[in-house]
Amino acid sequence: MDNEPLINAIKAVVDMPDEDMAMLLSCVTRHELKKGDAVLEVGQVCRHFYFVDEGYLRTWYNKDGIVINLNFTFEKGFTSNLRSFKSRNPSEYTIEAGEKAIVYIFDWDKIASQHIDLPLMALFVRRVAVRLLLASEEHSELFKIYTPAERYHFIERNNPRLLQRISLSQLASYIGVTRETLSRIRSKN
Amino acid sequence: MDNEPLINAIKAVVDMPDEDMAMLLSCVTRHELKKGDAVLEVGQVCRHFYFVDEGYLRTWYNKDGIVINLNFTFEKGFTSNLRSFKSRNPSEYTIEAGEKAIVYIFDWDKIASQHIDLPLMALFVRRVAVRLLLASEEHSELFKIYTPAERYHFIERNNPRLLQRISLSQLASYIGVTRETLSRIRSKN
DNA sequence: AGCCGATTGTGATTATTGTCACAGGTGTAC
DNA sequence: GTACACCTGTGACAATAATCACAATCGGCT
Repeated sequence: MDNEPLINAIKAVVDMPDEDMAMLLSCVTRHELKKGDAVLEVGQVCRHFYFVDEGYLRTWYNKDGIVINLNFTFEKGFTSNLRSFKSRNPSEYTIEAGEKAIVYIFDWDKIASQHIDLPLMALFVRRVAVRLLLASEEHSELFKIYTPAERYHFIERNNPRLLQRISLSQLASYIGVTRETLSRIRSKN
Repeated sequence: MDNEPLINAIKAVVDMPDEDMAMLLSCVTRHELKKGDAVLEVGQVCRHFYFVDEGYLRTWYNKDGIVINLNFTFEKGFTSNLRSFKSRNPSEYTIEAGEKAIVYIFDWDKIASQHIDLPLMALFVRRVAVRLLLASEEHSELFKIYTPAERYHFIERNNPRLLQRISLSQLASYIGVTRETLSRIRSKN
C-alpha cells in the first residue's frame, strides 16, 4: 500500500511501533470511491470506521425525503457512525463520498477480535472514538447555542475549509436552514 | 458512606470486585448541595465527573446574559464537561444543583494517577465518558432534525421525566425556544 | 386564610425563516 | 458552440417564532 498519509495520521493519534502498526494495517483496506459511492448505507449496522485520504465523506440523513447533512470529513480525518457501532442497531445515516475520494476502511470487529489485547491498539481505537464524539458534540453545540446567522459566522471563523469545499446548498442543511436563507445570510457580507 | 445507590450505579456500568470498588470509592467524595450550588463554574478546568444521588444537576451556558440550559442529570445519572476535561481548557458551562441535591464527585486525576493500570477502572471511566458523549449527541439530534414543536413532543414520548421535574421556563431554552413559544406549543395539547 | 414572589398563559406586534417562483450563471458532455 | 443539469441569488408572500406587555395562576410561608 502507498499509505504514508494513513500511517502518519495513525501515529498522530498513537505513536506505535512498526509491529503494532503492521497488525493494525492488516485490518485496513483501501478504497477508491466515485462521488455518491457509500461506505455505510441506511439500515446497515456500522462495523467500520473510515479515514479520508483524498476527497471527502459526507454523512447525511433522509428526513421525509429531504436530505440533512450531519457531517463532512476531509483529508486526514476519521469518521464513522459510533452510535450504530456501539448499539449494534442499523444506521440511520448514510456515509458517502461527496466527491471522488480515496478512503481507508478500518474493520472494527477484526481489530477487536485479533488485537484488542495490545494496549496501543486499544488506545488507538478509544482515542479515535472519543475524537469523533467530541467533534460531533462540537457541531451540535452550534445548534443548541447559536442562531442560523451565528452558526454561519462561527464556521467562517473556525472551519473556513467547509465554505471552500462544500456548495451552499449542501452547507445549508448542515447549518440547519434552507439554501435561500443561507444565501441571504451570506449576502449580508 | 451510605452509598448503596452509588455502588449499584457503578456496578451497572462495570461489575467490578470489591477490591477495585474500594479503590474507586477512595477517589469519590459525597456532597450535599443547595439549589444553585455549583460543582463546576465557568472558567474552571473540569477535573471531575459527577453522579447524582438525589435531586438533579443542571448544565447551563450564559449567552449574552441569557441562560441556555444544555443538560439535566437526574438520580442515578452521571455528568461532566468532557470537552473541558479532555482539552484542559476552561469550561464555558456551569454545572449546578437545580434543586436540593446529593451528588458524588469523582476525581478524575486521582483515578488516572493511582488506578488507571487496573483494567476495570479504565473500562469504567471510558464507558462513562462514552455514555455522556452519546447522550449529548442524542440531545443535539433533536435540534438538527426536528422543529421546536417536534422537539417538545419527542421529549414527551422519550423523556417525560423532564416535563415532570423541570419548569417550563427552564425547559424552554433546553428545547431552543422562548418560554412563550413553549407555552403555546403545550397549549395545543 | 392571605400575602408575595415566581411561574405560566395569552394577545398584539415585529422579526426571522420557509416556501414558491423564476432568472441568471457555471461547468460538462456531446 | 449548444444543450443540459446543477447551483446561486432574489423577490413576493406565508408561516413561524421572538419580543413586549400584562393578566392569571400557583406555591410556599407566616
